[in-house]
This record gives sequence, C-alpha cells and structure tokens, in this order.
Amino acid sequence: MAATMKDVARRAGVSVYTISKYVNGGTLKEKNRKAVEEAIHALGYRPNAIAQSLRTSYSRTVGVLVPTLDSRYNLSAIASIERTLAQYGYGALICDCGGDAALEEEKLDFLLRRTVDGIILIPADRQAPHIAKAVRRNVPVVALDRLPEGIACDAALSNNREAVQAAVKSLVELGHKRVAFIGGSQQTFTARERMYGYLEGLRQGGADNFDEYIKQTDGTVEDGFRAMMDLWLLPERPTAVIAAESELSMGVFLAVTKRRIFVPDELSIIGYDDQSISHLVRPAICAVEQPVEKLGDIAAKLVLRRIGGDHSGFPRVSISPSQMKGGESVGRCLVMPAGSRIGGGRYLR
Amino acid sequence: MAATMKDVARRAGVSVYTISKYVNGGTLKEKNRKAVEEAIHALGYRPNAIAQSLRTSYSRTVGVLVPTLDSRYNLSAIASIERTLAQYGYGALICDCGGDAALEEEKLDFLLRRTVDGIILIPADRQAPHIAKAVRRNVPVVALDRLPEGIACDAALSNNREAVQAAVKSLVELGHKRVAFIGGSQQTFTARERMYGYLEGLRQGGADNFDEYIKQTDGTVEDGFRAMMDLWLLPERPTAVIAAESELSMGVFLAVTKRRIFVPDELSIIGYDDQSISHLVRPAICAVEQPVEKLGDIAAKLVLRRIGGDHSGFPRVSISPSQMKGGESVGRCLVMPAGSRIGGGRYLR
DNA sequence: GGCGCTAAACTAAACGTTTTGTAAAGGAGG
DNA sequence: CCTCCTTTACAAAACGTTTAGTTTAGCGCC
Repeated sequence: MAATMKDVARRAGVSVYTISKYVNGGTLKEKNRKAVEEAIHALGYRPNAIAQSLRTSYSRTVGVLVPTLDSRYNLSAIASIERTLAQYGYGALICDCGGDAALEEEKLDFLLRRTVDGIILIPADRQAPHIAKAVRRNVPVVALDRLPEGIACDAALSNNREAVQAAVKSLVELGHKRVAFIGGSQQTFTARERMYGYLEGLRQGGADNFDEYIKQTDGTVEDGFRAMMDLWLLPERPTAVIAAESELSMGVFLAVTKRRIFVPDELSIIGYDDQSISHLVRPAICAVEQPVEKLGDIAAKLVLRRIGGDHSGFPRVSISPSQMKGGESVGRCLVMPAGSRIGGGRYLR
Repeated sequence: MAATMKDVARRAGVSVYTISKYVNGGTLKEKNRKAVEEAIHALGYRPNAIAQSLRTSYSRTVGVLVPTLDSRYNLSAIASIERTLAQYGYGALICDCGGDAALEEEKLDFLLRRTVDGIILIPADRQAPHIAKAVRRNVPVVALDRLPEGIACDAALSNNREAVQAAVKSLVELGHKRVAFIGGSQQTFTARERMYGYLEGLRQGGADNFDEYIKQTDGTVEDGFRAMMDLWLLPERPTAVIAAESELSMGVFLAVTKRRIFVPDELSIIGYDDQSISHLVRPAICAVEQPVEKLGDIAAKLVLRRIGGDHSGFPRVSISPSQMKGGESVGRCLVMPAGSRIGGGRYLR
C-alpha cells in the first residue's frame, strides 16, 4: 500500500495538518520542513487525489463525451482539449457514446457520478434533454462543434455556414453555375449549417440550386467517392463541387483520380478539413479548414473558467472563423452552358 | 448540491446502511425497499463514485497513456479500449505525453495519484524505468503495441516482424530483387521489428539488401511521399516497396499517383494499416493490417483481469497476427536486371 | 517576569461511501 | 413461554484528505 499522510506525519514527528500544509504550500518552521521533506522523500509519498476530491469536491477532472472516437476531427479536438487541460493540471475522462442519444445520457450520468468538475461534449443528437440535467447539477457543460437545441449552454463552434457560403459564392463568382454539394448527415448541426451556407452562397451569387447537385450522405470516405461518381454520370455534370466533410473530400479526391477528371479544368473542388493529404496532392486541394485545435483549446479554457466560478456572459457561444486554405483545385469555369459559344464558337467540351 | 445517502436515508426513515445495501443489491424488507426506492427516485440520488473509490480503493478507472493522440492507430486503439472498458463499467482517463519520456513519467504519476486501477500504455521510449514504479505500486500495467525493454510487463502486440518478413518474402518469390523498405522512427519498438522482418524476409527469399533501398523516416505522410520520390530517382529503381507505417503508405500512394507510376507493372506496393483509403484506390493497395481493435480489446481485458486479482502467467505477452489484405498492387516482377534478356531479347522497359 | 501578539502546530470534524461488530425483529421448535 | 437461529437493520469506524476551532511556542515590550 502507498504511504499516506499519517505515515509521513508519524515519521516526521508532526501532525497530519503540518503535512497537508506543506503539500499545499504553507509555511513551516525550518526544522519541521526539513523533517517533512525527508519523510515524504523516504516514503515516496504522493497525495491521494481521490481523497482530495472527496474532501474538496473538486476532482480536477473534466469529462469529454464524443459521438465517436473514430474520426480524425474528434481526435484532433480531444488531443487539443487534453493538452490544454493538462496544462492546468486537469485530467480528461473520455467517453464514446457511439452517436446514440440513450448511451450518451448514460455516459453523462457515469461522468457526473465521478464528480467531474466539468464536461465538454460533442452532442450526438440535436435534442439533448439530459444535458439540462448536468447543468442543473451545476456542472459546467461546454458543447463543441455542434449546438444542442433548446438549451442554454456554452459552446465553441466554427462558422460552418458562413465558411461554406463564402466558398460557394467564390465559385459562383468564378463563373460556375452548376455547383454540387456533398454533405454529411442532416442529423447533425454542422451538416445542416453547411447545407444552409451552400444554399445561401448560391443565392447570394445569383445562381440557382438544383436537387440533383445536392448529395446528402453519411459522411464517410466511401460516401464521398460514390457521390462524386454519381455526379459525374449526370447528363449535365457539375463544374464545381464542395465536399463538406473531411472524409467526403477524401472520397471525392479518390473518385477524381479514378475517373481521371482534370482539376480544375473540368471540375473545381473545395474540400473540408483534410489536413493530412490535401497539401500533398496535385493539384493541391483547396479546402475550408476548421480551427479544430483552437476549438478544443477554447472549449477547455471555457470549461476551466466556469469551474473556477466565473459565470460571466453565460451562455457564451464562441464562433471561430474557418480558414480557406489555398490550392490549385479551383479555377474559372471553362464549361459553357449548353447552347452558348466562346469566341470563335468552339465548345470547350 | 446533489443528494447523498444520508438525505435518502432520512427521507426513507432508515439508516444509511440500508441505502448502501439497496444500492449494492442486498435484500431489504418489502416496506423499506419501497420507501428507499421512492426516496432515491424523488431525490434523484446517484452514488458518489469518488466516495466509493476512497472507501473501496477501487476507482473503476483505467489510465491510458499514449505518446500522441494525433495518430489514427492510437486513436483506434483507444476507441477499442474505451469500448471494452465501458462494457465492464470502467472509465478511461486519457493522457498524451507527446512522446517525451520525462512527461510520460509525470503523467504516469498523475494517473497513479488518481488511484487508477490499472494502466494501459503505449511506451514512448524503449527505456521506461518509471513503469517499474507503477508495477511496484501493485498497479497492473499493460503495454500496447510496443514492448518496453528490461521490464517484466504484460503486453498486447502484433507480429510486426513476422508479418513484414512474410510480405517481403512473398515479393522476393514473385521475382523481385530490388525491394525497398520505408520505415518509421527506429526509436520505436515496432519500427525496429519491422525493419528486422524486412531484412530477414530478404535473406530467407535469398535476395541481397542494399542500403539505398532502405529509408528510415519519422513516419509521416510527407516522409513517405519524399522517400518514394527519392527512391524513384535512383539509377536502379526498386521494383517493389513496402511502406511500414500507415502514414507512409499514404505518402507512397500519393507519390505514385503524382509520378504516374504504373502499379503493379512498374512497382509493386505493400502498405501498412491504411484502412481508410487502400480499398478505394485503384489498384487496391495490398497491405499488412494490424488487428488494432483486437489489440485494444486484449489489452483492456488483460488489465481488467489483473485488476480482478488474476495474476496467472505474468508477464503475459499476447501477440496477435496481422492480416495480409489482398489488393492488386502486387505483381510478378516484370523488370529484368540490367543486361539480362527476355525471350526474343526485348527489354521490358 | 508578565502581558499581548503573531506565527505555527495541533485536534477533531467533516466529505460520502462501505463495512464491522451489534442489536432488534421475527419465526420455528421445544 | 423460552430459546435458538435467521434475517434485517443500526451505529460507528474506517478510507485519506482539508479545514475550522484551539492550543502552544516564540518573541518583543513595558
């Protein structure tokens, strides 16, 4: 068994109070300090964090609840959260609820029973009544990436809608009339936001939207691949496409490689978030980059602030701008609408 | 503040003992059971896990310590570990030590102070004296993926050496004399094992090894890309390559796409672990697949067993076989050694 | 030396559980 | 009715800390 304060106290010939004081940085008499230091060192004493938690009701632990761990995005977020928490001496208790709302509730309960000091979660579902329960228990909750509906709750989001909207608008301004959109599951907040952004972008650019250019998928690499292959089979192919999830971008890239589609001459591409490959591919893929690490960091700092008792500006929804990462995958539209001509009358296709 | 046992007891008109008994599944008198259930429900009582931990000295938490969270492989392992632990009601306290041995020690200490019941770690370094400390504290430690040197310690590994060896041998048997190897950092156990496997495979196949075909890298996508580009600049290009890390495979694939290398006619490729794309690419990349999920599961179950007091067969090193995933990226060697001829004397290149 | 003041140390009571003796209640058997 | 046994409940002591309430030690000053 590990040494306890009592053991140290006995050895140093003082009371446990003195040990506690030493550990927490109080001032001791020179003689006692020496003795205590000696005893601590000799016994290899480390304070028991569980007992500290029980007594102070602070566990210095934050629960992190995500719909799945099997995603690059969540991974980066968690990595960043963990890093920031660790800086402040906090640990991360991580749960994966498999995207299931019932399981999410259960895990939330699990975390609360462990008296985590706060919770950072990526909501699995738009509805999240159980989150209210945590809030009622006075445990600060910060939503990451998605905003749960109908609940006042701190959040760290990126500007999904505006980012996509700007991207689409820029495509339209380059002359693209047939801009396709490949999006993730409409169950999620972000996917919907991006979809709205797409529609708004078209509208602002003065372009029409056509249902056949909109692909709603589940957001996997395979989905992106399939969607792009399908789009290319349309009688009127799109001249530009925006893939609104990291995995979808990858799928689109694979499809484009397979079909030997010339980018950007035949097709302009804007991807999302794919740090790992987009800058190595030729042509480099232009992509909307979410500030994932930043979001994680913001969420962590926010939850720590709430834990520290600073409740100012609740609910605080922080929206961080995405970056448009340059690349050569976007170009002026070279394909003329059917029936129109260029200069000498040569169709470009 | 949340309701405590005392509150419930008062409301139900019984002693805390009775509540405890109810919570832990003892038998109560019908009348008391009713009253207790009512009180628990009315007050929304949940047992405080911290207090339970303090009293029982079991926290039902396992520490997971990885050199970095920014890796697909570690992520999958963690996902699997978390899943298995959750099944048994255990939580995962996750730490990232940034590959730094000193930080690893610190985090290990952090975990021990929280009285985790066990630890699963992917060792950052070959040397890991601090691990012995945990073992001395009677906290079961299971190494994942890599084996720390000089310490008796349970472990869940995959058969890195044999898998690569078999892969290389199969290439040699297909006639390849110039098989290149792109490996990860030699600081890590697995990278070294795979390297040895490569050398052994060549030897067993009866092929020579040449330094210029061996690329030791840090294992990033970019490294794989560069290494492959470099290899293709050699006067005598390799006819086959094995990329011994997931990210390296991706890099090789990108290089091959960029250079328009015909696979497998000009170059046979064997990758490692790249679940996400290798089956979508054409030709599909042949790859050594580590049973990551299985390793995570094994490690979790093993640590739970140790926690449960079963110390049989210590140290237990479980080695799970990798699978060779089929693909069309491997073919018979079509390039003749300089000076040799085929049939009518036509060089195939 | 006695008084007052401050700094340092001590004792004991928490925190919310589990668990170890004990005691009360409730039958069964004589 | 009494005894004996079983079942169920109780009160109190842990677990390893922090902290409020007290006591002691040390020192300067009249």
